[in-house]
Amino acid sequence: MIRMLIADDHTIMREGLKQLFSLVADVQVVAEAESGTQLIELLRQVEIDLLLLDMNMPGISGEILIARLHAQYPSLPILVLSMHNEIHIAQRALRAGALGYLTKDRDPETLLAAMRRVVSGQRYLDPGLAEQIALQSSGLKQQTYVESLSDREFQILRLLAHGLSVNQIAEQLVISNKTVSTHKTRLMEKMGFGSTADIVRFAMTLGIS
Amino acid sequence: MIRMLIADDHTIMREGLKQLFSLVADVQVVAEAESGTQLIELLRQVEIDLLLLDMNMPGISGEILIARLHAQYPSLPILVLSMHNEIHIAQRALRAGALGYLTKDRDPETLLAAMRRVVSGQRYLDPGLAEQIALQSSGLKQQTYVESLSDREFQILRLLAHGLSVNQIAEQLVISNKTVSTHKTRLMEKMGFGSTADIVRFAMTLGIS
DNA sequence: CGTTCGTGTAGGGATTTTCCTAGCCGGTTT
DNA sequence: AAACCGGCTAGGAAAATCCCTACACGAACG
Repeated sequence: MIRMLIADDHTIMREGLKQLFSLVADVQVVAEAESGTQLIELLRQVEIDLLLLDMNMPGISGEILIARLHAQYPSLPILVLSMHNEIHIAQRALRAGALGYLTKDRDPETLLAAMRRVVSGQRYLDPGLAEQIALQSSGLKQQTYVESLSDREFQILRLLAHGLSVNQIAEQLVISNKTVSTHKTRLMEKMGFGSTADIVRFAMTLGIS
Repeated sequence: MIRMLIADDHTIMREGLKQLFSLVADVQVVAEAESGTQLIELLRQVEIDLLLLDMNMPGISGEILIARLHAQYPSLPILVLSMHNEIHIAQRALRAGALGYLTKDRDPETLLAAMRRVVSGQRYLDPGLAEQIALQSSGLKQQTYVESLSDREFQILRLLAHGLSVNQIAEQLVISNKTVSTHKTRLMEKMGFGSTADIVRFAMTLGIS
């Protein structure tokens, strides 16, 4: 029997999932959370075998939430169920401590399979994303690689995504605006961005911003 | 018997909904679409009483999709099921021709109730949003009012959200960059935006961009 | 040990965008 | 008719940003 907790801010999504799992004999939904803080609260009270987690939760969410949960319950398998099928997000989720990552556009059978894998302690990665990562690491694709950003560049990416201007960032970091501009140019080149709007969109899907 | 079509790009969401509706005797899901174009295609083939539509579909989506469907099938009740509980989005969806608007964080009973209302030809608006709109129209809240934008301003908002620069927009619209800048300033003031990043974020939640 | 590379830092000049101001036009009010 | 207002249009001056170039410094490399 797999005792699981569903964390998703959309009631209808949660109910739908519960209905799906009601068809499966050895899966039992023992709790639900609709915010990051509530999730943290619940985990103190119930004992579970699997956490099914949405990436976009109100309050604490995304990477930060995963990292925090993983630090506190290292042996709890976390399967991330996300809307975004972008490599960076998946990679960051996994690096933060999730054991599996699956997009919501997969079918229920795949979800079940992923759940069983994760519960048994094995990693699971969405097939489509796995392929993308494979292609990427084999060098056939070059692009949008957050890892290639230096710390300073990533820091400035975040500040830009929050809507700060080059000058505001310069002031905050106590460096020249020319320097900020240089970092911005370089990070945009590395990420393959064509406009500041791309930065904001990217950051949004990442959960920053 | 309500014959309905579910349009949502996430398989798991669709399956979950189908499971929910399987508990309801007089509701039957007769078709599913996972993209705007597929939806348009399907509507030519099947006869339905209700369209349950997600705002964020790949391909054609959001307002534009609703407007198009409504023009083609004026008597088809469209219930929009959206992740966003922002007034503007709801208002635009309704104005484009949707008969109902509900956020995904509601419970299944509410969804059912909304469906029945819409099928019977009555409008349905998410209670939380209805209240917001009431407060807003009573003048207690002023802010972020898309309606107050002129056509030109909204057009430029969209282009900005797509990542075009002020100069590019000026060139495309064959007007002075100063003019574009003026529109930008005014639309940002009207919407209460503090940076271009806000524009992009807003447009993303709206389904544009 | 010299070279190269990545990173953080800017300057100078060019370009873009803002800020403030204002004209024009069509519709409404007085 | 005169006055007014909202929406679209810019100009000139000023600020912000970009582009190209450069340099220092530490790490990796031959």
